[in-house]
Amino acid sequence: MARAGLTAERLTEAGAELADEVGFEHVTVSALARRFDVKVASLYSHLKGSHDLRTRIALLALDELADRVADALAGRAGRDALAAFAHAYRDYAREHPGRYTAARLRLDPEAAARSAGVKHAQMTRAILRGYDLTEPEETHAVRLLGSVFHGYISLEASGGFEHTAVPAEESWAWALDRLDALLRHRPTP
Amino acid sequence: MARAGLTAERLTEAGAELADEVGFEHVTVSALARRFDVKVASLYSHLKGSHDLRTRIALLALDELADRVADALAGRAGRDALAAFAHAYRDYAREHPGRYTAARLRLDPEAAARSAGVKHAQMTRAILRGYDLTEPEETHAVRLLGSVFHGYISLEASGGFEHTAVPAEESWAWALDRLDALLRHRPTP
DNA sequence: CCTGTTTGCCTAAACCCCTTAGGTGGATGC
DNA sequence: GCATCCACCTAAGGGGTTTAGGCAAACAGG
Repeated sequence: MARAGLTAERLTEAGAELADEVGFEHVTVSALARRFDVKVASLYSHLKGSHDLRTRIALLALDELADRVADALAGRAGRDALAAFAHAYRDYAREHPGRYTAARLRLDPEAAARSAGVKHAQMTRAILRGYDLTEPEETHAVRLLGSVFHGYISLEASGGFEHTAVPAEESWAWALDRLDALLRHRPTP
Repeated sequence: MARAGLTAERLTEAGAELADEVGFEHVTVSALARRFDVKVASLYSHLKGSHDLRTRIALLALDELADRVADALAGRAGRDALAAFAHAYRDYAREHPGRYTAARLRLDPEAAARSAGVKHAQMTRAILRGYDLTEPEETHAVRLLGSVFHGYISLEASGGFEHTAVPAEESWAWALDRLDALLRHRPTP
């Protein structure tokens, strides 16, 4: 009986690929076992179960996304940084829809603690440093940027922009432009 | 053998309640049958299956949400209309998290056609009439508003705002204020 | 009233996914 | 070369989904 050489890491990676192919919600311990030509029970020596698998995929996706964003941000500031951040996010979501969905999984506190979530928040704040905001405005802005990016990607992915002729690309560029302006100018009283 | 008086409508309504209680992803034909004290197979005379059930709940949620927004919008314009729209959306999501998730389900084209989705888009455009934008800017703005609202609600629901002391309420008000300003002022060249 | 039809709910059965308990044999270490 | 370990296996129980076919309550026409 040849050994398949399973490890938690290989299973997680394969699970992430599976997610991109069939959708995160269809990632299943059984499907993963089939992919390795192994019996389902065999995976339980490496994973605690399906919840564990999903969590691991989410952590992988958060890490990958954080790396990409960090690369994109290197050496940029202000509007350039904003655009680089936004594009890194959107590109990742388009290339890896399953992983992106996984990254949005609600994690239990321990998983959240060892996730790259904190790094994401820090990077968003780093962008805003170019716009000199003071608290609590900086937090408001972090939340607004997160909402726009996630909301746009999510609506685009669920087909919400398909019934209008205007290319999604153009609306994205327009939104970034207006967000930059919004952050640059002090509120008008 | 007493009859339970099942209909597709009652099942859909009960499914929506179930979604709010246990989360849309845990709505199951079996759980619904238990709720009516009836065998699972009995539901198949009223529903085509679990996919059909989920779709019906999504359509119900879209209808309810459209009604609420229409009420909120009545007699308002400009910034008032924007705020009313935003609050109607967010309140619905907080009162009915399961239904709100259902409303975001990707519908097949036929279901989408008979959904209230079109009405939602029309109402968003109605708000923007107070800001006199021309195409394609109006479409860009529709998409931006949709992204912010959906993104904010979604991040808030998944706990993304819980690790900072600033109340989510305040950031929401701030975002609406800045969006209003963004829409009122012509882009600076 | 009562008989024939409709229809609402049931049993039975097949199939897929998740999870745990306990076994076996190939790889590894002394 | 023997003991140990661990990677993968079989077995079994518990859900959820879906279809096929049956029975009896509700209903309609004569």
